[in-house]
Amino acid sequence: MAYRETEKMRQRKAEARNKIIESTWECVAEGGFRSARVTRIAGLAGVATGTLYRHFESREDLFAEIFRLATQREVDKVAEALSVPGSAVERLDSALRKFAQRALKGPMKAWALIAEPVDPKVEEERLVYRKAYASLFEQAIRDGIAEGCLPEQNPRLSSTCLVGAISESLVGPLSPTQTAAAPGTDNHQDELVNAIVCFCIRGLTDSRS
Amino acid sequence: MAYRETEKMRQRKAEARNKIIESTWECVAEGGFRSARVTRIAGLAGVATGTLYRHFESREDLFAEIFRLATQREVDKVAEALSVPGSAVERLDSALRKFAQRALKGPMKAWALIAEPVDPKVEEERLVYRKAYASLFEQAIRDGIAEGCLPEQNPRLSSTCLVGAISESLVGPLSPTQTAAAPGTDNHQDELVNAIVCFCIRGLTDSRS
DNA sequence: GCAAGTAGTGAATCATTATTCATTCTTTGT
DNA sequence: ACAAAGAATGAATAATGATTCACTACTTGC
Repeated sequence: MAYRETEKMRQRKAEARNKIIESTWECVAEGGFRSARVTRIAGLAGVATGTLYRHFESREDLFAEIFRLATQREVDKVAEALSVPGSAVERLDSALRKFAQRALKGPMKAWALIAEPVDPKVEEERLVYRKAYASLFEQAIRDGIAEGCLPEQNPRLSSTCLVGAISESLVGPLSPTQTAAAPGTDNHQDELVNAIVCFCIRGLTDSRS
Repeated sequence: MAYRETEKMRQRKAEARNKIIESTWECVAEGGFRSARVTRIAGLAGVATGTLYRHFESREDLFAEIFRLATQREVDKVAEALSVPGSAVERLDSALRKFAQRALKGPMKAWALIAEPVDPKVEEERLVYRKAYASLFEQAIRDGIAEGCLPEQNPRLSSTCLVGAISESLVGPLSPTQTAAAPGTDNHQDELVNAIVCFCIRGLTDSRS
């Protein structure tokens, strides 16, 4: 007997894997998924194209993984914003704000996650991601109804509407052409975020009904 | 001198063009843009693949054209719903309802128009289409503010939120896998439409502020 | 029916990249 | 140092479908 996988090797492989993930993310942040070429990714990671396939089943799988990771970060941030003390409405307000602000800070990444046309496997991940957001919001809405600070409503539907409203409002500002043309001032962005959050909160809270 | 294009020929060509448009739409209604093959489209239209290229610059251009046409119909319907007499809120309510109902009646078509990942040229058309909706809603919101039945707000942003909320709520129910699994009863759909419209109208009308 | 021009054809081509795999290079335990 | 096993390589391949284009079949006006 001879070669047996050792800790050192395991680490080295993990490192390579991370490098690949990193360079993929770099490519995506540059021009989205569609324009990220495996050759470029491998090149950036300092490995041969073939090596990439020792770590990931396929380009699509690699992308799905990247998507999952990036997404997890975002969802965690929103979850965090929702888990501070305060009324449900306050918590929702801060979570929506967080979502929008983060998106505007990394427009290309946000566009890739929210709106870029992607391959089926990645699209699947996107649905998961949107559901994750919706679930978070949904729970907060339920809390709000229980607390009495939100009127009776279908929490699932309302949360989906939140995700849609905020995503759509950001697509314009995020889309690559738009971004290139008009970077947008901080002030402008704050205003945008305010208006979006305003609409969303109103959508949930109407004091009639 | 000899051959000169005549009315008869012009008509015949127009007919062929229409046939191509029709069969493209048929393919799209079946499985979206991505899976629509030019060979199949040509076959259905009863022409050779090459002929298709005498009528359209490229597959993408053909798709963009189809998209534009389909979109125009939808936008017109919503415009119609907005142009009846009544308060702005009533008119918006009926327009949102129309939008949702039409989408649920032709799920695959709606999915292709609203959410399917598409090529750049088509995506461009999609932005135009969304803007068209947003503009319609925007005007109605302005009217509402003037009438006093809606509070002060950023009409452009609010209208974008409307489009987003309604699109997103429909994506789940529309996506091909979902549709195949659960056709959804008429009753269920009515409920869905109600909840969406409810959220949207609340988003616009909150009686505080 | 003929000449001049246009429309239609569809098999062959092309372009694009992801993926493979025969080969070379490393690691490991003895 | 050696044999056994795995890891890395990257040029060659493969697959996919849109697009082309040399050719045939029409139309037209005389």
